[in-house]
Amino acid sequence: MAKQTRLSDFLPYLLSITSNAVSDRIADEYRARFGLKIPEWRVMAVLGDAGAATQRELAEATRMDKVAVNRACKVLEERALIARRPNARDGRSHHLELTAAGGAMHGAIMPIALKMEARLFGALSPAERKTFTDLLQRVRKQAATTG
Amino acid sequence: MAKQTRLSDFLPYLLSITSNAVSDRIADEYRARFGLKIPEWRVMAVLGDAGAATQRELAEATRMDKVAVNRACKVLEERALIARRPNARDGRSHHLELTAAGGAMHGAIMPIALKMEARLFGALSPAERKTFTDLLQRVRKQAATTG
DNA sequence: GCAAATTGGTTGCAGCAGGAACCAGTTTTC
DNA sequence: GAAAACTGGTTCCTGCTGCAACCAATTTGC
Repeated sequence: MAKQTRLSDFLPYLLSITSNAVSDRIADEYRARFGLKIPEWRVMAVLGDAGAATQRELAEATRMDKVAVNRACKVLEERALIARRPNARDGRSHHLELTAAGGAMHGAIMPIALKMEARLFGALSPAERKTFTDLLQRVRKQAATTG
Repeated sequence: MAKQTRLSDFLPYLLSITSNAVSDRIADEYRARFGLKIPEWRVMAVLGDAGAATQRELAEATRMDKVAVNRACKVLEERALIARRPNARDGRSHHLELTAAGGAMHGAIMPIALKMEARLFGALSPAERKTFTDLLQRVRKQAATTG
């Protein structure tokens, strides 16, 4: 068998450029429609789905750096899309949650996010999408544990 | 059917964090072993596989910004891993190619790159890897054309 | 064959991400 | 219950990325 040496045949490379292409599309859309960056959107998605959370919990749920979470929250708070409430259990942190305006925006975003996902992965059948998800998860797990 | 609203169920999100996990691993490895960053490695991979090329061609082959290519080439040239030769056909650009040292490093890198790929995607059977590649290519194409 | 448009390459600049240091509040240890 | 270790959050700083402006060489249009 011929040795595989072309850059375009390398899976990590293909994975990277595909992910970038998809992310760029989505970032454009969120910015144009809501003025949100990806980190901000992620925070809103989690708060909209799971309710109040601390920054620590948000960092875990979004797999973002705590600095990125902090910055996203600051922006969202300034836009009055989320609000901080004191955390009775721990004076260092706050509970963050969507405001009414934030909830409304979340409601407007989700259908668009789903539609965009459907469009970007429209080349795949439902079964293929499931396969794709499964493969990605396994690769991610492997990359996370392979030290 | 239940509406899918959890961040972790979004394919673009899963794609992004998987790609980042893989890229981070690889970046660590290349830096530790060869002092190369990903853009530099990509340039070397292309030159090692396809021979001499201009920066313009490298940008196309690696799908990187021309600025990124320029910087990578500058670093590689300073390390004497690649060399510039005048382009008789076009006075603006040069032909870039691996030096002897660059070729030697390329020879050392490729087996490691393949081994790392095998390790990172070791959770997938050969057939699944083929499927994965196919799905990624289709998604990339869709993302590139969906305006 | 000259002006205008284009292209390869370079530099400058701004935005974003992540690490390290740091502060304040909390938990652990003795 | 005080000292030490730890943790959530914030700020600071550095490095990477990508766009925009720019220069020089080339191609196009007349």
